[in-house]
Amino acid sequence: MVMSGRDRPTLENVAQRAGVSRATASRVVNGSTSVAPHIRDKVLSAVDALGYVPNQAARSLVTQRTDSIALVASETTSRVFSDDPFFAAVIRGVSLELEAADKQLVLMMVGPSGPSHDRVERYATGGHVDGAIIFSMHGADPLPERLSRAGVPVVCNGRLLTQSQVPYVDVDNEDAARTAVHHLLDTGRRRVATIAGPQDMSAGIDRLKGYRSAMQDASRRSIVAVGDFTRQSGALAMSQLLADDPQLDAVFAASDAMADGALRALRQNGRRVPDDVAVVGFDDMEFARDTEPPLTTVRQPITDIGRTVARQVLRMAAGEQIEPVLLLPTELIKRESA
Amino acid sequence: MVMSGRDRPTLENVAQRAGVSRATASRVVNGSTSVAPHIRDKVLSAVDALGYVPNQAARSLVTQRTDSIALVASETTSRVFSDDPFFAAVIRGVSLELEAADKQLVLMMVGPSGPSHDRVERYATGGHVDGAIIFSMHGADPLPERLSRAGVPVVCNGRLLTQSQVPYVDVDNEDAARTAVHHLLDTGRRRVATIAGPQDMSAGIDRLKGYRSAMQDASRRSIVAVGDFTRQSGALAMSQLLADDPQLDAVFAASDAMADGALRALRQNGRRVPDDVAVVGFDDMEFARDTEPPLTTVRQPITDIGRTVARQVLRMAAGEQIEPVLLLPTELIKRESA
DNA sequence: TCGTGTCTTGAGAGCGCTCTCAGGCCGATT
DNA sequence: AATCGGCCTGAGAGCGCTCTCAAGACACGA
Repeated sequence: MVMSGRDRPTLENVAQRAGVSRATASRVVNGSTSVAPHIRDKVLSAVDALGYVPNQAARSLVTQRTDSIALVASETTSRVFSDDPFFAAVIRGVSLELEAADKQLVLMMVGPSGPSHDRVERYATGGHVDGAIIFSMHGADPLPERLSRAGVPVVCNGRLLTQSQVPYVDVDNEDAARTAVHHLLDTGRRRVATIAGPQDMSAGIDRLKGYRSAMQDASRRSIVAVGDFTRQSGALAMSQLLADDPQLDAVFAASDAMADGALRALRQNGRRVPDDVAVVGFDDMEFARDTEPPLTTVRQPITDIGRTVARQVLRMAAGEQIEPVLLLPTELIKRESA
Repeated sequence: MVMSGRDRPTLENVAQRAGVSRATASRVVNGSTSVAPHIRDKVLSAVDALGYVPNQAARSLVTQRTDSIALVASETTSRVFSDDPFFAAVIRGVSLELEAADKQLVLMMVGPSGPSHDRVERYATGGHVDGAIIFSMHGADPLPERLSRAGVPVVCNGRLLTQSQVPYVDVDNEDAARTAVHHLLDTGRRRVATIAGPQDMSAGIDRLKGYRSAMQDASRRSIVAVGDFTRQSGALAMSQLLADDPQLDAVFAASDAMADGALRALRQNGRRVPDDVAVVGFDDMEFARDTEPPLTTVRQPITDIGRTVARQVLRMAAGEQIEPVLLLPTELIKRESA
């Protein structure tokens, strides 16, 4: 029972009170130039007096814009709904940027391709939003491409696994992983294992690729276990690795959460970090400073990624041409674990 | 740039193609009864053929509904943007429930009362949403009351600190805390400390109250340190407590994240858990199973809280009378830390 | 003095939809 | 046979806004 519904002042009321036409009132409200100052003031004080707020629906109807952007996230993604605060950090960045542009953020979760998938597609292609940000895609998700084809400005976080022209923002995962592994190698580690991320996500794939390439450069054998970015999977993967190769002296985990899990598994297996085994993570989450020992990790600017992806989609919605790929810098943060 | 904008089929097109009037097409689309079956089918196939999606703006304009609900979260809250996945779990619940009702979720972050505060207020009272969910409020935030007064259906997560009639959904924090402390007392602990949550949030306040009351019942002295729900603050608080009372043999932390921090601090101070010091947390986050040792904690159904709060606001928006207070059950999960 | 150009303002169409209202049809009742 | 009531359908108004277009006001140069 929104009582404000019926008796909310309209532009007409404002115009009347200010003694001008609706058109002029509209000009003032929308900050158009070419309105005489004294008229402008009259309108503004009428707006103030009545507490006028433009009706977005009416405005959208004529402008064909909605001033809102959809943020689509895969509900099944462990980075979204687990103990990995990745999601929150991205949202924050997106939110900051949209707020600055006075756009709304419409959050849509999608399950594994099913009804909710269609729902998102219908909603977005139905012109309910000016653009869409898609992140945490699994496998060859057709959604970005479909929306894009339908004319909806789309920007992704993370490279698409499909052949696709949809622009994205990310870090150079492969290179960052290579840097991490090189650090391990450079500090004298010999048997370097990795706990890879999910192999149906670009971040997981590319970081593993980076690891492999660094190992190859050093003519070393790869030792791989795969996790899903969660702590638990990290611990499990670490145990496996230890069983596979009890001699390993370093591990690169594709996320801090997995690294934390690995730390626990190492401890439980009586290994000292970094004395026996060095550990490097990925993300530089807040908790990475407080693990035991503090985690050496690859910092990626998560909130910045959110901001950037939002900025790109806004530009795209404004009709600008945007860079198809934007890679943000990473940095190896050396702490005590490696 | 949204090319779908201009050439999207309208209800008029559908009607034409089906050879009926716009009114009838509208009836079919909105699932109204009293349309002859064969006409219904004709309209539906026209909808299908054209890929018609109703224009939400036009619909809102006349119905005065927007089919979207705002989720307002305080950006400064550590539970929202830290290593505490509380936020994600709540969102998930809200999202699930709104999706089922085919409503959109508009996410709004607010900073400490400032421009963004006004923005949210303007937006919500401006009739852009059918209702608002507010959570993680700090101190005596006037927002819920203001929106409510303006006629916007509002439901909060957590008791309001102001005198206010705004309905809320929560767990019985005080009682849950009491149960946790009683468990410690019952298992023979004598000097039970607490790491309280922020004292400008009802969850923080009420859990501390529960602790105090349990201690009083047992004629024991309270030993209190205050954190902000984060791991780091938990570790810090634990160190303080240890300095204050080296003899303490148990601690109740108002969140799992703080409990985890406390675990670390205890380890670093050479205390064994649970042998020397027993630890109980609050939340039962996923990681609580994987701490060392696994954490005994008070489970609260976070996702359910999200669902419930969403359900309530939907009911309210539909004009129903709703319960002013809804408390969901908690459960003490006994693991190894206490 | 008049015409021309510039700037500000108002009139009005129309965005796509819902919903009221009245009209048409048909079977049932008197 | 005439009337009534119920059901389905279409016509059309209007939600609140933006934006085009033209008219009015004014200054300027010819």
